[in-house]
Amino acid sequence: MKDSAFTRRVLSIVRRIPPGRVATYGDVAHAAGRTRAWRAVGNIMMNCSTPDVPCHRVVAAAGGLGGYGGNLEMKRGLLRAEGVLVSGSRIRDFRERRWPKAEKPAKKPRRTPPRRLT
DNA sequence: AATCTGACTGTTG
DNA sequence: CCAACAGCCAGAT
Repeated sequence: MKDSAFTRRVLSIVRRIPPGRVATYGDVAHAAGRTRAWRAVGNIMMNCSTPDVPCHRVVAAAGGLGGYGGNLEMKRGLLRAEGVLVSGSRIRDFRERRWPKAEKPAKKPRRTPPRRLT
């Protein structure tokens, strides 16, 4: 299976993630050139046909591990072995471990319309 | 070419 | 803190 430009880019970025550090799908997508392609990033990771790519270092920005083809425990173990504190299905120091760095808060218009309640 | 899915994200309640 | 809804992109079928 050939990888498209985007896929290739994502894989390259994930491979550049230093050990002991984790990157979110959003960060990877952003680095790949597409700020809103985190969905596609996860999709590519799902392939995981590249042993050179530490997919286990890619986690969800929500603080969860995300997924690993069904072997979440393996991913958890790998992250833990790298020094990442994982509590259950949540990373404790995920925020400090984030790579490349923290983001800056920015105001943005709310997407979902205020659905009135009663 | 069209449709669906997916390891997601962010906000609202 | 947890649950639900809406939105987004790319790949796969």
